[in-house]
Amino acid sequence: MTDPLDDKARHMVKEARLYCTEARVAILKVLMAAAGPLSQDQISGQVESRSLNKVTVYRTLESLAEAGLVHRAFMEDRAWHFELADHCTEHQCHPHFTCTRCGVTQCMTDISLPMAVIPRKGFVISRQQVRLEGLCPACA
Amino acid sequence: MTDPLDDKARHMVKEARLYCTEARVAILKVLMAAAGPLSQDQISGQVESRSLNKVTVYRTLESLAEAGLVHRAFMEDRAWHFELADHCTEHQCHPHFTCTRCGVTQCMTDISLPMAVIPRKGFVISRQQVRLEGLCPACA
DNA sequence: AGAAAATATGCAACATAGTTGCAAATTTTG
DNA sequence: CAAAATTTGCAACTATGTTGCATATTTTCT
Repeated sequence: MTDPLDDKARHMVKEARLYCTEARVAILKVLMAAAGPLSQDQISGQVESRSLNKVTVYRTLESLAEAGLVHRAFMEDRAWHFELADHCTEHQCHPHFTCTRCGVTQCMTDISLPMAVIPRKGFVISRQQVRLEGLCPACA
Repeated sequence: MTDPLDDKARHMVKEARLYCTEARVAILKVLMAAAGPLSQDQISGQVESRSLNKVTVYRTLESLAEAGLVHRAFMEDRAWHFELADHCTEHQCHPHFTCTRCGVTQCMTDISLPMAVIPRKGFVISRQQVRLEGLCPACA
């Protein structure tokens, strides 16, 4: 029971002043171990303990997103994909790369683009999201 | 019947070597007149002539997208939004700006970001999509 | 610790966006 | 104009979420 991932997840939940429930901890652990954004379905499938009701998963993700621990990443798919808000600056999350052949999406935490500038009066940009498409090394 | 929009739409369909059907022409006309990406529902609502079945709208949009006349811009509110593929370079479409207060999304045809460069071997980027969030002049 | 208050969970039923198979209608080709 | 190719509409279906509400869990208070 001294799983470091577990401890970290619990700590994050406490910090955010949320009830420290099994669902929140379990879902954060899954997201911490993930290589890219995951859908509700994928998350459910990877939760270790007992299985969580899908409604619970959705509501948990929502609360974690509201608390700023998790982000909804934008995807081509019809399903929402979530990821830790780690590595995000206030204004920009890392870009996501989707391989058009194998369909896998990865987080590009090692690149960041300059923030766009809108040459028109009055716009306030608070966030910028970038999606890249192409071929990954395995498919190229 | 010498509606210039109509003529242009017909021309585009012919150029793409698609059957010149009422649905394709009508939908292209709606998209040509649109200020931003539209959902299937919005498109249906704006088609003049008789109303089109939603399946037809989806299938028409799909064929237009396949022919490269139209793009799926992004998902919002769980629905795909489509727009003309106008003003897109081969590698990058214009960014989209969504106001987090009024919810309106606009096309930023006057900005373009430099293409991202992935500092890892083997990735081939073919397309880059940018989404901006913030406040529009009316809401700021 | 134990009770009360606050919050989260699960179930069943519902909502929405999009898809599929197939017969009928439209468009193009010869 | 007839035949071939393609599109359309209908009904039924799938996938992805959402809502209301009773029950269970977590936190707070004493």
